[in-house]
Parts: sequence; structure tokens; C-alpha cells
Amino acid sequence: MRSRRLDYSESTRSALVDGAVELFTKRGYAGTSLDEIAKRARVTKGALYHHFSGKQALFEAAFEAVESLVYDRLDKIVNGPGSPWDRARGGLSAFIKSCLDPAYQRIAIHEAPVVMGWERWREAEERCSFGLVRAAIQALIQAGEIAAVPVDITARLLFGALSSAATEIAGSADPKKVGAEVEGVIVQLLERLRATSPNPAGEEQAAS
Amino acid sequence: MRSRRLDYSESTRSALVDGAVELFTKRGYAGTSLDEIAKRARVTKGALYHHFSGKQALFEAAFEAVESLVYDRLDKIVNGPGSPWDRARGGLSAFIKSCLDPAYQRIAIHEAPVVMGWERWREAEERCSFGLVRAAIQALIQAGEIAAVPVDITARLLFGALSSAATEIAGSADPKKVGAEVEGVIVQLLERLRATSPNPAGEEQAAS
DNA sequence: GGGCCAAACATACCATGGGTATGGCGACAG
DNA sequence: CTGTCGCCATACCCATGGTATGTTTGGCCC
Repeated sequence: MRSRRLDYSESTRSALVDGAVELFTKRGYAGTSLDEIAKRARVTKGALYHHFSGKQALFEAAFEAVESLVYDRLDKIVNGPGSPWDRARGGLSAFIKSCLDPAYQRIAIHEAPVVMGWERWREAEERCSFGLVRAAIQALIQAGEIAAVPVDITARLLFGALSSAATEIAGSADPKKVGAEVEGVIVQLLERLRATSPNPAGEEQAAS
Repeated sequence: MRSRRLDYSESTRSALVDGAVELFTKRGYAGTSLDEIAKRARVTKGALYHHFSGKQALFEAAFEAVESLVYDRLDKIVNGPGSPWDRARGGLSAFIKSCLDPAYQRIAIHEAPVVMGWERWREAEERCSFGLVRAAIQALIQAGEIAAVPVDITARLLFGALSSAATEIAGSADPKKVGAEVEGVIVQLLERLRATSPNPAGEEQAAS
């Protein structure tokens, strides 16, 4: 029998995280005060510090909340049915779409490396959306769909490129159009990577 | 006759900027106090606020200082002698090298978009290193060296990819090796972009 | 059901640090 | 020599992250 207290506790916790996501998205990490977040969740700072060890910890909770949504969506596609090529293309499209979410963009992409520190951010991303991008590239190479580029490096380049482009897309007058253009350029590059050089077995997956 | 006072004033100002660059690089924007910066320049916060309107303004001065160094270096190469292709390749190499500078990486690439706001950062970058990347791609297309990809989009993708990779390079055990690998992947992509499709006059340079 | 405990908060307070208001001092013009 | 103004120091305010402690409340055992 699930305790009543646990329900309450979990409810306030998620209310805090929700408020954090909302405010961090709107005003950024530095621009939002803990009192404000607590107020939005109709509690005081005492409750906040009961659930989280500090502002950073609350941010990381918000980060995970935002990240998990994107991860679930991408995971279904990248590790779903279909050919490696189709899954990669679907994942690409879905990732660009996800990047248009203001919360994901500001919290997970822009502020997280600064707030959490790049090292910790990278570690977290490795288990999330970046990991999926990486896996998709690896799959493409192993299936012989594209040339045997170094996986780690290429994944980092692609992830950085898309993250950066995401802001450009979101900030443009016609996001849908610019998004399609971005996808077009990436696909064109991938096409050219597979045009030549058959590559039945993936060798040279790079170190690092 | 240049006034003595102006010498002093300019000297303290540059001392403040130098200290800001150093501390922002080491501890980040949020982790650095103005007192500390002032102390390093052997003045007080009063002097700091005489020269700058606030912490943000000081950061922007540090940003410009760091950015101008990179810009000057790249400008000489990208707009220098040689074929468009060689200049682009030289610029690419120089940019990767520049990204290894901790100050440029943390201040100009990582924290600036967060501290200054992405809009303002983009505007500043347009006149600096990003503008050069953009110009280099444009030149390649106009010279018919590579396919007519949309300039704005591709520049954003490339800039984002390299910026992101820069941190990976700097954080790796063997930066020189990883840097070479990154350059290798980019060059390979460029090569494949020029392998096909002769493109004497650049059409379709994208909008946005 | 009554008392006890611990979790889940609230309240009051402190310290740091960005920002401001004001005062002093020395260089330069007249 | 004197007034003025730029350059900078001192003292202060206050918003905010963090802490220490008090208070309520649900759950459990007897």
C-alpha cells in the first residue's frame, strides 16, 4: 500500500521540477531565484532544500526531466524497426524537431554545459541523446551504409552541428523551412558519404 | 601630446580586462567575483564601475579581447593569398588550433551565448570568427570548389560542429591527435562535396 | 486511540556579491 | 593659484543562495 505521504512528497517534488523547467527556460539559470521556483510550486525554500541539495541539483533534475522526454522519443525511432538508414534519417528528423523545444534547447543544450560543467554534461549526454546519435552513426558504419569515419569524432561533430543549428532554426522567421534546409544539408552530406566506398565491415572506429 | 591621465586610465582598463579574461577562463562567469577581478588589477570595484557599466559589460570586453586575437589570425589566412581551397583549409586548421585556447573556448564559445544571450552573441560572432567561416564557405561555392549548399545553414553547422569538437579535443588525452582526426573528417566531407557537380557560378545561397 | 518518530515542510537568519552613492585626490586648463 | 573634472576609493544597500532550527503531519506500534 503506497503511503499517502509519499504521494504528497513526490507531488511537491515534481511541482518544483516543473516550475524549475519553466522558469529556467524562460529566464535562464542565473535569472531565476529559488524563492520564485518555490513560490510557483506553492511551497517555501525549506521544502526545496528538503528535496534538493541546492540550486545546481535542482537544475540537474530539470535537465533530466527535459532530456528524458527527448530520449524516449528518439530511442523508439533509432532502435526501432526499419533499415539502419531509415532509422538514422528518422532519428535525424526527430532530433531536429526536438531541438525546437525551447526547454530542451536552453536547458539541455545551452545552459547545461555551463551550469553543470562540460565534463559532467558530456557524461550525462553520453547516456542520453548524444549516445543515440553516436549509436546511429555506429550502426550506419557497421551496416556498410556510409564510409568508416571515426565514430566518436563524427558523433561529436554532428551533435554540435545540430545543436547549434537548432537555435538558428528556432530563432528564424520560418522554423519549419529552415529546419528542412538543415536536414537537407545533413542528408546530402550523408548521401555523399555513402555514394562511394562500400564498407561491409566497419574498421577504424577511432579511439578517444 | 597624449595626456598622462589617459595612459593611466587605459592601463587600468586593460588590466581589468586582462584579469577578467584570466579569471573568467579559470572559474567561469558565475564563479568569478568583481572584487577578485579588481583586486587582481590592484584597484577597487569603484575603478571597475568607472570603466564598465557592470559585470556583463566587463564580460563583453573580455569577449572582444579574446575574439579579436582569433579574428586577426584567421583573417590573415582566409583573406590572404592562395587559392580559395587552400585558404579554406588553412583557415580550418587555424580555427581548430584557436579553439584549443582555453580562454577562447570558455569565454567566446561556451559562456558567451549564455551570459550575453544567444541573440547578442550571434550578432557579435557575425562580425568575428563566424563571419570568416561563413565567408570562406561562400568563397568556396563561388569559386565552384564545392557544391552549392546553403551558405548560412552550412556555416552554422560547421561552426557549431567545430566549436563542439574543440572542447572534445582540448579535453582529450592527446589533443594533437584528436585535432588532426577532426580536421581529417571535415576535410573528407569537403572533398566529397567537391568530388561531383562542377559549379562555376554559385546559385542558391539560401535565405535567412 | 494515544503517544512517538521521522519525514515534510516553514521561518528566521547569515554571508556573499552585484550594484550604487558619495567623497577625495591629483592632473590639466585658464 | 584655483577651479574643474576625470579617475578612483569607501561605505553602504539589497537581492539571493544557503543554513539552522522550529513546527506540523502522516504513519506506526502498543
